[in-house]
Amino acid sequence: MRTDSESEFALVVYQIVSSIPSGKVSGYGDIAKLAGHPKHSRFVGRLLANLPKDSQLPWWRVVKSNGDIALSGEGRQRQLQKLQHEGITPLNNRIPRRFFWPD
DNA sequence: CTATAGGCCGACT
DNA sequence: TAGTCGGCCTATA
Repeated sequence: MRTDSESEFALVVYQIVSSIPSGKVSGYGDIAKLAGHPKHSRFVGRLLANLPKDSQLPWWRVVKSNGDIALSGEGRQRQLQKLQHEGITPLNNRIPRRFFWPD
């Protein structure tokens, strides 16, 4: 893994995240795994955290593997709103398994 | 169901 | 060089 923020891994992650269908979510670990680096879930989170505000990447479709929203405060609210806008209804602040992608 | 424990790894001090 | 800290995960109790 390069330290370069423009590493291939990052690019692959971006591509995978952008391929999450509307109305579905995925986990950080799942993304990392699909990108070929199963142990880099945290790095995935970091990538998304550093996204520019004007990014088109659907960062809100990425949640924890247990369905929790990783963010807190304002970011959390923004994410929840985005998700609900796509028809995803959290149950007790949790995204049910059936919304996960890939299944 | 919640609670710990341990692992993981890049970035930043 | 060595800690510390994350938009984390899994296994176990």
